[in-house]
Amino acid sequence: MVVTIRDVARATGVSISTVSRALANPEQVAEATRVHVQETARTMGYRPNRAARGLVTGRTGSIGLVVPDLENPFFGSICKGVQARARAAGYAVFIADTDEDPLLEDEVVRGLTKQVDGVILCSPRGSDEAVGRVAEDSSLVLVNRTLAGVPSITFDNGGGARAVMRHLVALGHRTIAYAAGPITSWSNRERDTALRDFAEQSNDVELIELGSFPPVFSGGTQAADLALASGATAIVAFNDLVAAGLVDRLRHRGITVPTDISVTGFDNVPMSTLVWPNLTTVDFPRIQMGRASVDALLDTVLGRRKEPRPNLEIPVELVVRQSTGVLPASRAASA
Amino acid sequence: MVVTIRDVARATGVSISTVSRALANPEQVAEATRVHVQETARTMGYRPNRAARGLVTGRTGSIGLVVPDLENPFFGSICKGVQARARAAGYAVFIADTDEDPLLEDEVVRGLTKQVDGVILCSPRGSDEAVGRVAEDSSLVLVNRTLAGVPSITFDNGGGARAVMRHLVALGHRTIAYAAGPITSWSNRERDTALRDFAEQSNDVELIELGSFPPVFSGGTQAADLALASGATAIVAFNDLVAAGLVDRLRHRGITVPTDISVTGFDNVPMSTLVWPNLTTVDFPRIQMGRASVDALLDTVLGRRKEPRPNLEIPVELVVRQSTGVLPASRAASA
DNA sequence: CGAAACGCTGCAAACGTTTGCAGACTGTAG
DNA sequence: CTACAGTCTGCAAACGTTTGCAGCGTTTCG
Repeated sequence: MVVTIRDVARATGVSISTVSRALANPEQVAEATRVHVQETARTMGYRPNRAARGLVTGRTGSIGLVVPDLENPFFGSICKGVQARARAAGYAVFIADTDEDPLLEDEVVRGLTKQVDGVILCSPRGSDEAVGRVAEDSSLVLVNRTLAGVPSITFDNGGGARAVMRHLVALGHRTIAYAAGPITSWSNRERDTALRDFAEQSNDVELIELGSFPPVFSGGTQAADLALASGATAIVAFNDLVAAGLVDRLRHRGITVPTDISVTGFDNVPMSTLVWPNLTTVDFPRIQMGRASVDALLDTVLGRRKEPRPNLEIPVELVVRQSTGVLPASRAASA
Repeated sequence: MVVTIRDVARATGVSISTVSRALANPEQVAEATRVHVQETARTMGYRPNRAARGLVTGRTGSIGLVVPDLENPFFGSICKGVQARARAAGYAVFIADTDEDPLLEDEVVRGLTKQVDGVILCSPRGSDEAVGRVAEDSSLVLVNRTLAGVPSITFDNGGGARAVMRHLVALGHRTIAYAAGPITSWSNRERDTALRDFAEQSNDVELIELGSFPPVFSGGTQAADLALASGATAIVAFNDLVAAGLVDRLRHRGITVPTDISVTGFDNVPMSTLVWPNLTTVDFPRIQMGRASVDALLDTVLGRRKEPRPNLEIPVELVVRQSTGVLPASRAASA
């Protein structure tokens, strides 16, 4: 019922070796045989058994993708990019969701490594040691995180943070609060550092760091009151969800964005144009990152690249919308 | 470097058959041997080669999941549920994104069937014929769609639509518009039919059907003006994204939701609590659906169920938030 | 005490494919 | 006509695992 290479061989009257070659290495068989075999294979509906092929070649023809939370559209986009590029290269994609759990992550990755040619590990929550150990015995590409000796792809968080600061300063803001994300988040550290450095270097800008909030809507709700009390005229949120929470809470407090206070996010998730006012944010080209990570993985898997490939940083872009505005004269005076 | 069953056999001093059995069918080997083998295998870091196993058993230990758009959080949630349940059952998940393209869908599914034990086809865009052909020669479970003879899981769209109508009618609304989704969408047809039936059966309610809009934010923008012109006092949107677009456009036109007009969505995607006012919508338990679809697939794959399993309908729940309100007295009079 | 039954283990075949090697054939040159 | 190169094809081994079958030792029962 399921057609194997033998059936094709019998139907065409050649050996299975010839069939195999006609399909996988067409240039090794004579023109006539080749077309005959290919034709027959097609009409018979032959599909090579990947398990059998994998057994002898040692390649599985698939890659693994590990993300912390599939429900988060940020990772959904990356998946989309990965999936598209992988298919174009003839690879299938195994997916795994770690539920933001470092232990589960480790287990999942180890289970996956044996059945794939390489793994893309996205925003890993595990320790450097754990990630490093995995990298030792499997092809690994890190996304949204760096680790010495392991190829990785990151967004230019620092550049994004600086662009936000430049934008706010240009609008007249001098007292700016940062509603930070999880301290375990590599992205948060990158952004935080860049913001602080920027403030230090331009000596009339004050950055108020507001501690750490969960990177979700309610995190913004929490941060809003603190931000308000701090006297800042602009709030940089760790991401768009926090920014949305901020805006919502501020509205309840009777504060209007951007008239009274400006708010920015990070990521440019689709919802950032749904909240009112539409969020000024930093766009992270996530699909592109997904594609790039597959390319990087294939580089190492296929040995296309000799020298160890360090980190690739993907540029990001400030998207100015309605949640940021010029500093009201009254506040400027009082500052 | 990679440890095989042979290495474990040599290390423990038993044959490979015994190792295989000790790990896969523990009850077939003696207690002492079993613990010895299991212990050694663990310390050596042995992981069975799935390709080899698959070759002899005919099972791959993985399932395929095909969705129209990974970026859409609706499908992201389903993926999450599928992935979690599949892992719990010892299966890995191949994922494929069809970009909403029926042709790509067909190709992708066919390519997948050979390397998995079964496929979960989510919101398929292909024709009944195309889907039916695939179902013939592979284990298939349909999600969000029914097809004679193929096991499927759907949400109770009709029940959700009726709940929305009851809610609006209770608030005093008698002229209700439906901003329909894509005509190719099975869910849209289900909702539309239920809404229409409901209106017909309660003879003082008028349903105005507003044609078809893309199921995204801008679809709502388009629908808003038509809805306004129709004189409806409440608008049922095909989904939350359309509802969000509606609310946004209405605000620009100076109409307040829900004071002047009520709006509802479907799906209860995470953003529905981000837009202001928070959307009244119908919650679809997507993670649960993901899990249920794996169960259904495993039923057929493992032959756990004899009689053909028809459709399983998952109940949904109306979530009342701030986008619906009582019909203003002025409008009631004018109606 | 002998035979049967049982529990445990090992042998070896099989799964479907790729690939190194060698053989068969054709054509060309000496 | 022989030798040789070159092109194409087939043979057979190998990949790592599962599993039917048989063998072995021990126990149980008559």
